[in-house]
Amino acid sequence: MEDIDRQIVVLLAGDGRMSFTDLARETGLSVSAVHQRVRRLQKRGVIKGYSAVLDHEAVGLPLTAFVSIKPIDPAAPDDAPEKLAHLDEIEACHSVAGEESYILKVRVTSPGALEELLQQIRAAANVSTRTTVVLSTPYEGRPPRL
Amino acid sequence: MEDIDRQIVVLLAGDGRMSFTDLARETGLSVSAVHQRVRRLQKRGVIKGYSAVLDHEAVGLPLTAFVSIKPIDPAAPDDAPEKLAHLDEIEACHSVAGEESYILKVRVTSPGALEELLQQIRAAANVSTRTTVVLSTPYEGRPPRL
DNA sequence: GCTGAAAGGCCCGGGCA
DNA sequence: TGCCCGGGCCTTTCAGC
Repeated sequence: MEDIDRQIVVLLAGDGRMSFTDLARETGLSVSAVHQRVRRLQKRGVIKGYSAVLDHEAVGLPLTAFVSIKPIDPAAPDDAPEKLAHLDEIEACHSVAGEESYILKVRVTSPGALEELLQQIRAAANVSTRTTVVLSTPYEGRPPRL
Repeated sequence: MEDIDRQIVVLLAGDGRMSFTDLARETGLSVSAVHQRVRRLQKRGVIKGYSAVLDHEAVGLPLTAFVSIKPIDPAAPDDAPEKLAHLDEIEACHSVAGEESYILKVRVTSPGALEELLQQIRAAANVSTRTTVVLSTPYEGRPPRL
């Protein structure tokens, strides 16, 4: 991937609804050339999709937390991601190096809902949990530099 | 915010480029009614923006890590987010409860780049760091349920 | 707040350099 | 590849209810 593709990717990471016309102006290419490149980037999977960026407080999910999980039985097969996928409060699941096996990012309506969610996580995946509550988020989802 | 707004928000969180025509079909409203609602949701800040979802491996940032930071001098004013904002490798910064003060999510090209970034973080914000490397990401950025 | 229509702009093919 | 062009769809606005 070379320079103009990088530029397109960064622009769309910053504004996912930027029009092809604006993209063309920014890159110095014609509209159809940009169009072609974006299609290729999507087809190759470099751009996996588009998403609205939400204000989680405004949509009623003001409490964010990171939940690190560790299997109770280290010998059991590790399919925690599948077993937890049905819980919509889990926004992301990362397999990590270190003492714990996964870090989950969760969003809930209230401390009570967090408590309930943690119980569901422990029961569904047979894990212990360690939770870090987010107090505020100075920034999030910044576009990369490339 | 009521039911149809919620529905629109979830749909756009799942596909940020969904057309107003499709949105209208899904919600059962007319195109202009949907358009009006989306504009209002944006104006109110419920929808903060739109973003392309990238394959970070494909764009050349295959290494993700969580970096927890703690001030060296607990008495010093805590302006770590501002002092770190210039580092583009930092995708997100969360202030958290617990032993550490912030959790950063970073994306870099290589272990070497991570090492260098950690030095920059420690130097820029006068903090100690604890790093958890991400091995794989089963899922990320899932839309909420609402 | 919703509807419907109308104008303008944008998307997105095909064809050619 | 990148550019030009044309048809069709989408966006956006504006009365009218």
